[in-house]
Amino acid sequence: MLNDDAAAPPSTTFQALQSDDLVTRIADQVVRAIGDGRLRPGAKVAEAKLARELGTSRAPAREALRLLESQGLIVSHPRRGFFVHAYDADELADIYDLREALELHAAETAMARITEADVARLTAQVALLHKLAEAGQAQELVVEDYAFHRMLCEIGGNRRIVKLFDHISTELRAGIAIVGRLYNDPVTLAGTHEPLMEAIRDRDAERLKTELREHLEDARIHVVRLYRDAAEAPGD
Amino acid sequence: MLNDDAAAPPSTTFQALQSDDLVTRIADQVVRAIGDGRLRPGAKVAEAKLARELGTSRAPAREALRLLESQGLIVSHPRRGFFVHAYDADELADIYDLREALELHAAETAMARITEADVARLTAQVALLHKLAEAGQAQELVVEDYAFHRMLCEIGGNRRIVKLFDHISTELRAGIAIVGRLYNDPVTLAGTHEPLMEAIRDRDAERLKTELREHLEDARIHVVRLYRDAAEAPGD
DNA sequence: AAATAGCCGACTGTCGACAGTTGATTTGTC
DNA sequence: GACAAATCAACTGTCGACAGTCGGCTATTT
Repeated sequence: MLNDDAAAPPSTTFQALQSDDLVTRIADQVVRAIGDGRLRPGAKVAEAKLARELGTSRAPAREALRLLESQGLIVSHPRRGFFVHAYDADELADIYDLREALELHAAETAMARITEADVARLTAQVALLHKLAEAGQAQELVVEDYAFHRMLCEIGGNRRIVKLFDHISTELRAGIAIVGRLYNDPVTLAGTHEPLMEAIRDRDAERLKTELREHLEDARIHVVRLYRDAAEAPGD
Repeated sequence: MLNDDAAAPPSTTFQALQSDDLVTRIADQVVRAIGDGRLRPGAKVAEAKLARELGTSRAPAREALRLLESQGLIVSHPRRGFFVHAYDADELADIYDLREALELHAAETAMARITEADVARLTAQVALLHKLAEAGQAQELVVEDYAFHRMLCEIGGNRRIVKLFDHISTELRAGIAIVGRLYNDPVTLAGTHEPLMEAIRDRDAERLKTELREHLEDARIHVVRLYRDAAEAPGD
């Protein structure tokens, strides 16, 4: 029963790449367009036009937009259509504040459950951050930075919080993508994780929370300022 | 059964509710069906069947189900369809844990911003809780209980947290609806809000957090236990 | 009778079509 | 020339249809 003919599901080692899910592919396209600035905040995304350009029918296009709406990247007005969510500085600040609440809680729980293996994984991740920072890979650095914080949430053990963290990351990343390059100094960013690791190695929940608070506060201020600047810059 | 009759948009003064949004109405129907047990956890909700029974086409039915999916009440498996999310005790515990993180954070912020008017509103709300408890209106009591906690989040001032609180409430309420009557003793439940109010009147963030933690912990344990019991009871 | 292979109904993913809206453009009036 | 009414193209909400897929049922085999 293993040898099928033509339509054989490849037991390959290859990359499956294109999920065969149309909706996901369309959503990815939109996300990318938002990320690289082809779709600016507030821009209309007409499902009809989107479908036409991608060569699909409106049904999956609409569904993809609804998916992105549930993720916060798109907003819709009934009978009016879909638009790229235009985050303002206040909203980003709110999101960071939420993230702080989540992460501090997860971190506290994590300190009571963390294993040696976990510490090793986190340490390795921070090493990766340094490597990327020195290589000047800002984009990847941001991704792996989120991955580090996600690990911390995972160790906390609350799956719902991890899911929410992913959700928030998506939004923040989208918001940040609009601004462009995030950190002028990647090396500094990577470095800010060291105090966190020290507290983690000591299983010191209070210290970790304090450091984390500061770490996130910095990030928040930085992003919000970048956002405000970006909002003022373009003439339009 | 959903479409009353021909086109006539009733200029009537009656039966408000029915937003003219088809998707919302369908979603409400499903939520109600879940709430009153017609749709049990894990049950399949076929979009085709749903549409047929409600006299609509599949498009809005599908969209309604996706909406509920984004709210967590429904889960979908590709090419397989939609199912009522069957929360297990662990998941409910996770959600409560998340709620605790949110609410404690919001409460702390709130204590630094709260006004006299806010205190008055909260006080009035607790009075309402007592009234409902004594009247034996368990259903309404639960609703207004959430409203109280929501107010607290609102005072905290982070809109994103309020939104998330709403999201979570929906899920918890759905989970609880499955279990049926929640509290054997409504009067006790109402009473548990007094210590919170005392701390709030004193603007004592630390005390409020401590009380809140206990308050939520109680609720969590209670719900999880009810859920476990419910899971064992039915022979199926 | 149990297990397997094939069949069938029902459902999902996707499509194109139609009617009612919306925002923008054009026309008409002062 | 400026403002209001009529017009128009494009889009959204909804619909029914078709093809491929899934799970359950029947029939066949051992």
